[in-house]
Amino acid sequence: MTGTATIENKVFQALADPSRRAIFESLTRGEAAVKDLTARFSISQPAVSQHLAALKEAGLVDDRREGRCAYYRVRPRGMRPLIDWIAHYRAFWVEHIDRLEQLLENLDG
Amino acid sequence: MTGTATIENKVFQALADPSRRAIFESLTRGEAAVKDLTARFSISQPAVSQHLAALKEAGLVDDRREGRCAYYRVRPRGMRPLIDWIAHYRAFWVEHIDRLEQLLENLDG
DNA sequence: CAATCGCATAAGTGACTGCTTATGTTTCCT
DNA sequence: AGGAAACATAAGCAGTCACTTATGCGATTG
Repeated sequence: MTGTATIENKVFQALADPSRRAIFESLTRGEAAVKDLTARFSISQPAVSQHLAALKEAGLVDDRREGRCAYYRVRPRGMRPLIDWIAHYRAFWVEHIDRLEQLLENLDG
Repeated sequence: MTGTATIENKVFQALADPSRRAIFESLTRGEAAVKDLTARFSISQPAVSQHLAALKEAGLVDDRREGRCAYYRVRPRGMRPLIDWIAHYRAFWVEHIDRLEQLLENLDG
């Protein structure tokens, strides 16, 4: 029951690792090259690349090649599966679901 | 960099497993005993108990003993670390952060 | 009291994960 | 062209994870 590969599952699985969340958080402060991220964290460059690959496959991140540098940036739409999952359990915050839905409607960008 | 045991980390890690999310989703439809959950899913009773223990340690679930039955229910406040984490990256939805914060304020229950 | 039920914990196992050190490829610099 | 820089991929390894079966304990039933 563990091998399901939905996009939702990939998002949750990608964000489950603290290093990956730290990298993602770092990217929210602006686009960055792999080299920069490698310098910020105390893990090897291949480890960073692997984390970025996982984030990308989850749709949370996009990359852009420029010369010999690979720049990664957050992909806001990639958060939708996570937010949709939260919003799905409206039974627990029904009074506020209208505001939440407005938020979700305008989140695309 | 993997051993951090923050509550945020536990929440993400707890929700990373599809079986655990399925159990959690099942609990959103109402309180249930371990026996009921074991009947709904095709995994053993110990597996269900272990998943519930993980959800409980993450604060996502509460339990209640009544006789020889253990009833589990969703703990809405447990979602806060997840929602707070999302809200933390306001740079990507700054225009709507006010509504989001109102939502978070009233979420406790 | 004896047997069963409901649940948690223990112990073991196969699969997966996150990390490392190579290694290869493309791009830039001199 | 030669060498270094930036990145991705490969291969290997230790730790973790989710699951199983086995067992123990308290509560219920007969």
